[in-house]
Amino acid sequence: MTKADALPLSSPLRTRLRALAPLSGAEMQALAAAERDQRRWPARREMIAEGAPITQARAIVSGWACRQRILPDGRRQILDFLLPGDLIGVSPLSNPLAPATILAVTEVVTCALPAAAAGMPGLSHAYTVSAALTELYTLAQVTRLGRLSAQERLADWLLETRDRLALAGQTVGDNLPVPLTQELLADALGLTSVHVNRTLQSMRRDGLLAGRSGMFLLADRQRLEILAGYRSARVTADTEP
Amino acid sequence: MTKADALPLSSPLRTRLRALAPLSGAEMQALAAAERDQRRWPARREMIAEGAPITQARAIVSGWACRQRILPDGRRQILDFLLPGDLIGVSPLSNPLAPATILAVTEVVTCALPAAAAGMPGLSHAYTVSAALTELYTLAQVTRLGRLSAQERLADWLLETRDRLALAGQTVGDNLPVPLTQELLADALGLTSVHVNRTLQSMRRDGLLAGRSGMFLLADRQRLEILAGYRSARVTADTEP
DNA sequence: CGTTCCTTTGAACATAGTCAATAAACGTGG
DNA sequence: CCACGTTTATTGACTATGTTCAAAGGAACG
Repeated sequence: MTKADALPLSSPLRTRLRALAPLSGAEMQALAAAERDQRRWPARREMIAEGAPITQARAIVSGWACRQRILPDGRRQILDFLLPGDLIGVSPLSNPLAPATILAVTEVVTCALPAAAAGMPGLSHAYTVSAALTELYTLAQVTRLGRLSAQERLADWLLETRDRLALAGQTVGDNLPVPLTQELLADALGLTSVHVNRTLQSMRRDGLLAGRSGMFLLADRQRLEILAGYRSARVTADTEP
Repeated sequence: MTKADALPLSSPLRTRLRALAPLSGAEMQALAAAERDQRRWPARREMIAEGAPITQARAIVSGWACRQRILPDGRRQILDFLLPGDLIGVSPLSNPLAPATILAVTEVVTCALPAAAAGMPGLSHAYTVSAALTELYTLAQVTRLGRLSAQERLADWLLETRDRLALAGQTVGDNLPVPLTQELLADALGLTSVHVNRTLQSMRRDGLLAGRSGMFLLADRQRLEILAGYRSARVTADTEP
């Protein structure tokens, strides 16, 4: 054990940003320092309201959140999930408004994000790559909802989520922690919770996956990839993902 | 009539960008000059391939294009349409890759886009606002596909498209030019062309809209807005849209 | 332990898809 | 301007995927 208040040597945020762009020692230091400025959100708490001004850029240290929209009659669409290491509220606009509500799914800890200052080109690049990845994931979500069957949606989402968790060092092999209820999964995939339940069962029967909400195991990743037509995200022609 | 090669006093591109951010005379001049650098694409021509490097930023002068993804088995999802005045290939990344194929729907004319240089803060701001709007439209597309019925999807899409066309001065009242086949509409809305056909018919019967592909008339915009739960996009807390 | 939330199951139903055929519109060359 | 070929729109009958409603088990938690 090191000192009581020492930061761990790595964190999802630093692991992820280092995977998106090469970071200098000073940049890693700045991140580690910013991570000390934490804020806790209980599960189910609204972190940002749709349409509200975005005041500061932060990152997820631990826990899952989601971006969602509620229709006038109460239907909900979850746009995407925010995982450890993901960024929140990074915008090039001067007075940006939140395009969607952000809701803590589990207990969430966020931290401050160092400003992409002049001396830190790596950080700035990492933020840009992160935003571009988010856009890719959103486009994948459009395709998922528009053209995939329930089984394909689940396969595709699990594969994408595995990749995203892996970027932040949150996976062990093909095991992924997924702290979601079937209802949350349903609202993200444009289905009902009843149908998610039945679809998961049939996928387990088919040997495609094992485990349940909480912790999934992609038992046959290759078959899942073929089923969903999955390809992992690539944002730039540089060497990084 | 003015000189044969004189540019028209306004254009969809300049109308739209001026609506997104205040532009100086010099900026309007730069736009008008760039618009002379045109390129024509016949209908159905692939303008950019998914995954290909993006080489230059351009804008749509006239015609409609779409961004689409094709699944391994041939299914297609249209992510969004690119309308006159929309920007293409604007990215903060150094070596960006196209996240989707861009296909000319009708004959399309594009033009060069002035670099957002130091002396042109308005242009740079307009590009940023444009990108933020695109993100909003993509999130709206997710909600549309995930949680709306066929009729709601059509209503919502028509209202959004009306707003977008109006930004570029392409509407006359609630009439909007829509040069799409029902199959294209279906691939954008996650439906089949047969179902789009039947849904349009029922909406005409209900007095919600009139006209057909080519030119639609939103006969009862208020009822359409209630039906779809529609709200127009707002990106910043500043006065602009 | 009791309450609450979550998962699971069944039966009936609805929305949208599939397949196939016809009609209408459009573009082209003569 | 008209005939022809092609694309697009329309229609019908049937099917399938996913939804709704309701209820019963389980698991988690104070």
